[in-house]
Amino acid sequence: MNKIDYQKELNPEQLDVVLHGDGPCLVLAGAGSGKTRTVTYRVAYLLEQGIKPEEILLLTFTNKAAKEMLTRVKDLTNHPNSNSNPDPSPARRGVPGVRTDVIGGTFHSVASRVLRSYASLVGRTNSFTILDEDDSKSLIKLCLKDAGADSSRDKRFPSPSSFQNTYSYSRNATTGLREVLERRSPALVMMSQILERVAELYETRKRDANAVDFDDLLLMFLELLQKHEVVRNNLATRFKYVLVDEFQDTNLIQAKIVHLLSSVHHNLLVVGDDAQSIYSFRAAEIKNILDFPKTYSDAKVFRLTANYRSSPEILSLANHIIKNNQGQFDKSLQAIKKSGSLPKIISSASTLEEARRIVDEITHLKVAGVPTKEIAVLFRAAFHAQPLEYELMKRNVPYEFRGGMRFFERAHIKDVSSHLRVLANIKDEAAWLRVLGLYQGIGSMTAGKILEQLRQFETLAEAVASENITAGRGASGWEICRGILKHMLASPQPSDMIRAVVSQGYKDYLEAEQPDFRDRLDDLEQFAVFAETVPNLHTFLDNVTLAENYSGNKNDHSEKIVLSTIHQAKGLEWDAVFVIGLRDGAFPNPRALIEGAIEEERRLFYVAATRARDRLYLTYPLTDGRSGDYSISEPSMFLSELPKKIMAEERHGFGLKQRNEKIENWDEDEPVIVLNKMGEKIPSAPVKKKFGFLRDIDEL
DNA sequence: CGCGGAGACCTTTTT
DNA sequence: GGTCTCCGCG
Repeated sequence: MNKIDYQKELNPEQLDVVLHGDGPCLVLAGAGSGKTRTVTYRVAYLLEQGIKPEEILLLTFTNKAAKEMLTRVKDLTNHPNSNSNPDPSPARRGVPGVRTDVIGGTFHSVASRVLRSYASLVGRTNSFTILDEDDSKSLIKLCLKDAGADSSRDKRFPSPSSFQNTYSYSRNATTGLREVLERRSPALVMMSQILERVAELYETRKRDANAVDFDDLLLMFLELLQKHEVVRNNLATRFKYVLVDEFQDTNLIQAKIVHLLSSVHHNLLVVGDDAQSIYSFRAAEIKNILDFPKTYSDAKVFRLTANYRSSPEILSLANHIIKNNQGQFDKSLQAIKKSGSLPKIISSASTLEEARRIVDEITHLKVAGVPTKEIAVLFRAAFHAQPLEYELMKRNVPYEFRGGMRFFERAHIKDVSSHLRVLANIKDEAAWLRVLGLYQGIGSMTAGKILEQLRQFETLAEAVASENITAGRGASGWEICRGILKHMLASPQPSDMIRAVVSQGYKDYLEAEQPDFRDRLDDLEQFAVFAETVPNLHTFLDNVTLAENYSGNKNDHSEKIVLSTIHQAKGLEWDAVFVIGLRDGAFPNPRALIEGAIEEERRLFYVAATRARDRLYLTYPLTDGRSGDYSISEPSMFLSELPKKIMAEERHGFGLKQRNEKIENWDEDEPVIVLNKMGEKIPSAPVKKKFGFLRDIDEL
């Protein structure tokens, strides 16, 4: 007996997928077509058909998306076995025939859970550490130095982060490093040999530290499935249904993993939209979705083309945006909603005025009855939102920032979690360097010497018990460090370990060093509270590394507007959306232009525009105003290539804040003249003003 | 060899 | 604004 009335709750297109999504299936779904909803109902339907939750694998792009979907599934069904807890129960992990909680999450989180069980098969012990991007970079930096390719001494060599990007891309695209270097930067080809050496050193360094990076998680997961038939059969037999959301953003490794995981039952349902592919920098392979019918010759193809989210005006704009791309399926989305207002373009004199205009408009929206949490501001890069953040703070508008620095990436959180990491894995070089550097008298040299001596120990308990470690002038610092580690060893729970580090010394350190130590101590307490939900140290550390923005506080559903990068806004929607910084030189990103990825930048704009339900604002400043550069720039090419009549425009010059002028037919060739307070034309040559940062131009 | 101050330089997007 | 390097002092 079905509890859910599918006929009533779904439209015919969605219903078709939910009821007939057996075998290999491709769902081509446009923006706002109820993609997530369809997958959610499909999972609920399978459960109602008697499929057990542990027989379904749901792969999503973020852990949050999986969690949300599973919570919704739980609400929809009252299936006795339904379980929306994404955290694995360690006692049951890897035991065949016993249900575990591995049913949803990202590729990386699923990989980490599987690899903890089978680490020995890929040549690691199960106490391995997962390195985040920062850790990888710091290790790569050491390797670049070792190979004599130090970019700080010789500018011709790539920086650690640039090398990391390139290397990571080559691994995920399964292309040789040399080939990627050739494509990305011809200047580096001469050095490809030495850079290949850097890659080797990095691999060795990770192995010695018993550490794996994000790419290793995927590669080792794939290796496990390819080389170990028992594991492959075990997993593929167990997962009767595999569902993958945002399939357009998967790379070749992920596609192979999916293929092997579904190789027994062949029930693979993938959902995606080629117009929303925005992760090629991470080697996402659009061919995965385009060639799906070829790869799976018996594949059923479903299309969801109705748009339930946006007003016809917003949708029309979005369709116009994507029309400018050549390599795209021509598929205009059909609007279901009734007519609303035209998307509004707002130009401002400076980034600061742009910020002010946006906050003004947000205030209007609130008065007009739009709920605060239904307003979002989206941008290409996190730092574009800096002036806006400043303005929101100044005017006491509560906001939530997504993108940029994450909770677990904050320095004080990493300082403390590094202590837990050396406890979990004594070989963890990156964590040790961070930990040791915190103590008085220990710099990089002494830390290196201590690390050398630590290699003789297998466990932290032995190392801490030893009286023979010499630390030169850092001796007293090392003693303090030892004391803290001893305290931690006496605390079995991750949360107790965190509190031990804080109370035994880190608190004093923060108070001495940081003016905002109160906030940081609060963060650390939040961190400890978070740790209480996870019983096992490895699981805890995996969650810390693989979890995207953990927001820290519980009352997350409070009335806050959302500030987010466009990438992070994927899959979400709001009543009112501002897309800001649509300025030449900011969006499209200049680096993307160099790499010839203009179409992807345009898709990014498309994703941003299609987040809006009723109101869409596109804003740009005419000057940057940061770093003293007041030269006038053009609006984004993505704006000028659109027909003017599908948008309403508001323009603001210097000192003309109150001017609200709608321009019906804006002549593209006519240059926008920006005037200062005195009504004079602003010179286009940059005016150097060092103190100009965070100060409005018309206040100078 | 650690450390603090001064100044140069850089900032895409994410698991 | 943040991060990183350089340099002089103890």
